[in-house]
Amino acid sequence: MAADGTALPAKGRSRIQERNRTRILDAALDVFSAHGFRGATLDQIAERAGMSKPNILYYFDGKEAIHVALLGALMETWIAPLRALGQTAEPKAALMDYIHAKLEMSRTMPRESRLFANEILQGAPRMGPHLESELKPLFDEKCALIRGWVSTRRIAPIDAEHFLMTIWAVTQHYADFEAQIDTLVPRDAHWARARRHVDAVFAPMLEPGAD
Amino acid sequence: MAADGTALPAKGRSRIQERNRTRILDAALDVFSAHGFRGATLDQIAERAGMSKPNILYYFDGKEAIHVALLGALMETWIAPLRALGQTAEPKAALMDYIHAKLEMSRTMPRESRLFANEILQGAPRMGPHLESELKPLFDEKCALIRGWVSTRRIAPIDAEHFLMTIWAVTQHYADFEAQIDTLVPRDAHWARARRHVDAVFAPMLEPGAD
DNA sequence: TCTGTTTTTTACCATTTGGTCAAGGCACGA
DNA sequence: TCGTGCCTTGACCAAATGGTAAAAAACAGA
Repeated sequence: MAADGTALPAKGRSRIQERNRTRILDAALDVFSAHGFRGATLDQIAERAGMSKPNILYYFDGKEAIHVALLGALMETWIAPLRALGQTAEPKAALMDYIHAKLEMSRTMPRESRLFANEILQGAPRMGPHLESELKPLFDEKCALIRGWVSTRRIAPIDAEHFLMTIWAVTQHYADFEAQIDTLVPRDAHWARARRHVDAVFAPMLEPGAD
Repeated sequence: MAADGTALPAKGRSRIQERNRTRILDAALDVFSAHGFRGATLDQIAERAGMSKPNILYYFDGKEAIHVALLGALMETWIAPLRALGQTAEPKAALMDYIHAKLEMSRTMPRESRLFANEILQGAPRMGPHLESELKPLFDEKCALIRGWVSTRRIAPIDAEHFLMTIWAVTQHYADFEAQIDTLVPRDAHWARARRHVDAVFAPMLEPGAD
């Protein structure tokens, strides 16, 4: 067995293997994000993927392997905006770009957001290593970057760590708590309002005036 | 069977009944908040409560009834701060008090926060009615209150609905994503930092200067 | 077409889990 | 002391669920 959660050797995957693995992972994203790990069943995933359960177990070593593979595959996508933070624009614009990118991800990738939210909520039992090895260094690096901007007075004095977490909280909330939002606020122009709102929240925070 | 999720008549509960129901609900809060509804088992709840599984089913009609009873019992506690919003202080102080109360709840009641987060994340299958009948009217009322403050220039112009949701997002994030926070930021003085941070985030937003 | 390999399915299995039942304690008033 | 009614439990059950085995089917190369 290979190390990436597949029952097949990773080398030289055929067209059909690639296609079926993708279909399984997409179906699994549907089911895991909607019901959490324990709440999801292989039968649900199989049905969503249009395959039989044993066939799914032909491509993956088991339920847990699918979940781990999914988290691993999506981790990079998920943290890509943070990785890009500060690569191009000047500080204030860079942070606003990051915030917009995160909000856009909540809009276009709510399943991914909920997948990670479920995992973290329940203590990150299968993602602890990923967090430690991939997110932590990146997080520390960007916090240092932000602290640099603060110390050179390019942005207002903010707590870098908590500021980043606040960005996550606000933007991901739109995906993770969608069920609640749907019952509380009207759907029309929802995302345009959200966008204006986060601008109104974060942009003034960054102005180096109230130092 | 009674309507509140108990297998016993609600009238005239004995001392021991009250005590055991409380013990069961507390154990259930532990387990449901940590694993979600599907992830929790009656055996886990029974062990945590120090009772046998059939005994638990003597007090409640089933797993789902426990969950519903729990949500119902905690709903009022959970929305109490919102209910109190604007009852005493002037607008800006009232909102800051609310924010502080919510942050304090994340610190002292993380289990409750995660219980609700789990439920909402998975589409609020068992809480839809509660949301609609209890939270929605209160939410609308407080939004109107905030809009009034905005229109009379007592606070800065903000989107009332999204502002409240942002408060929830930021404060509850500290409880719901604790596992992630623990791996990313140092634990010492954590809550003091969080408190200073939310002050720095929200207080400037309310100053009616940038109109 | 023949042959070996990959893919898919049918039939099954073992465990977990929500829930039931009938019998056994246990407190308390008569 | 004896019932009587509330409380508790051991034994059990049926369904759901993760997973397996082996054979059938599809496919690729010669």
